[in-house]
Amino acid sequence: MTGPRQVLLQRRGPDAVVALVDGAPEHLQEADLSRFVARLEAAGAGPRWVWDDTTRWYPALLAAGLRVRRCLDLRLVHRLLRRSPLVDQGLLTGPETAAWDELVPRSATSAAAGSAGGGAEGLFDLHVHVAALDAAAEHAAQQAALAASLQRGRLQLLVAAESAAALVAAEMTHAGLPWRADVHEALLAAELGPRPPAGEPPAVLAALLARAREALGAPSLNPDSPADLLRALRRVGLEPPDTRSGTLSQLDHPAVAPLLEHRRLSRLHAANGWRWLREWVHDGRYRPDHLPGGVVSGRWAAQGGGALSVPAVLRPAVAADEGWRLVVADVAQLEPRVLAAVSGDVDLARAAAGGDLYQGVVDSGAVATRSDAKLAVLGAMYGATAGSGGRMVEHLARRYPRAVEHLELAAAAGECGEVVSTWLGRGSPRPGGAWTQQAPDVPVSEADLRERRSWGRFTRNFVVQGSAAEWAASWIALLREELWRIGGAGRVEQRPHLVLFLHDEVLVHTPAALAEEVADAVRGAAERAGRLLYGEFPIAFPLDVHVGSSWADAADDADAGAPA
DNA sequence: ATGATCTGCGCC
DNA sequence: AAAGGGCGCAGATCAT
Repeated sequence: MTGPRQVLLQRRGPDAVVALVDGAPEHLQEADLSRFVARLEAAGAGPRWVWDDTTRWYPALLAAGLRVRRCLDLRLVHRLLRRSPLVDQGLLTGPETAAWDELVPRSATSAAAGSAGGGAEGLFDLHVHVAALDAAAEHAAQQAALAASLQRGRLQLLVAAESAAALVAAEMTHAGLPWRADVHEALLAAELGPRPPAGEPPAVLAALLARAREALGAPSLNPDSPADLLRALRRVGLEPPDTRSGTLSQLDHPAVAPLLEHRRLSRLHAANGWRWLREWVHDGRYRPDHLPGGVVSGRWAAQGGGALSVPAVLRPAVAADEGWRLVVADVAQLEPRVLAAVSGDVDLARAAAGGDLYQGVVDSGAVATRSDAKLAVLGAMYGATAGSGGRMVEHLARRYPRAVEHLELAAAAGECGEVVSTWLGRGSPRPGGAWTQQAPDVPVSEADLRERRSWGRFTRNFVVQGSAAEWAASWIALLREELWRIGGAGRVEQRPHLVLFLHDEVLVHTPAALAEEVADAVRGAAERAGRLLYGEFPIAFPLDVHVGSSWADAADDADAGAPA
């Protein structure tokens, strides 16, 4: 019993939907949509749902208890293809191209946090606008552009991974990240003292501020104002170039300690304090918007409460439900491994084979210590040119010429204003600076030269960061399939499901009995992702996998910060 | 008042 | 002696 292979959904006004079922139109009411989707999803492998934008279709289906197996997200694919150097842009452009360029995802959080009565976003939302976009025509143009590409295999992988990522993102917002408000409050109390009355600073902050003011003889000092703080420091004979923590910590003065502690705790209070908890955590879940492809490199972005920078000190509050576990997995040294693969550097791949790439670089004789290896590899990927990082890069280049040359070429292309591409064909944006317009014989100003170099560092990093992002997207796409297979029955949130994705790390919330199976699935998906993208190239993606009750149980600072 | 930009810092 | 890539967010400051 097999169903249709592909169903394209198109809105036609406020309540009407047209479904092209393998090309044959069926007319539906919006209210009948979930039944329609459920019926076709149950037939065989389920169709590929083709729609303008996952954020405009999938949340309602999830709310109705459904889950779809695969989709094609025309908005995300449009953005990919529009920028890819592997695509003939002429095949892609049409009368609605600009409208597709401007289509933005629908936000769950800004709608929810908006004013009473639905908020401006709801009224402003472009149902009309989106209904006017011709999804079938866009789909046809995209398929034609893909078919004509000399690298269509890679682009099709990228399109599939990006669309699957859109499903994962919607499911993560739907299920929410499990968050224990009581644990969070206890952590806040331990750091900041009891919750202060509204509008007042926590007692610990007030005391630290008083100590800093006293030590500087500046009774009205506002430590949040860099200018004010610099003035106060100058009055006691200190001349730091800026007021960053690292700079202040070099100073020898009794005000420094309370200032730094105040800075750390006031940030915790402002970014993730009681107000954050009240705004973002409801019924034990934190539900930010996840935005696949939200960063030009293809990394995800997130909106609402700073989901991608949950401070380490609060991670104990991210805790599994009773009878459930969190499976936390991160890839060891993802970006240098991806660099080895995309540059075809078998020596760097060999250095990675032992599990610790940095140690492998040391064992190859390129550098003396693990921390030198880290400096060298990160320096090469970020574009360090001077100091210890730059010197280490020279050592790296002698031992791993292919990997380093790959980066140098990306940087050189960027400095010339050219587009670079990830492994699967995501293109970098074009630079906008004045330097791109200059005739070759015009002398280059110092400022323009700095800008060129800066753009070169961006394109250098783009090929690694972006290729790593598409590996990671493939990883979670494959993992999503595995988790569904493991789960047995029930809705997405009743089975093992992804709750957070952080560039090279995933959190899966799972019934305790399935946790070990989930851990295996996470490893298996990483292995399959490596083969899917890099074939037989001998690079592995080893994971640190922890099963625990909270995110903090997985804490592993083996690689945190610069080793001494 | 409102919005853009800067500084600083959390995360990768 | 550090330095370098990507984000989001808060608060201060500047511009309108």
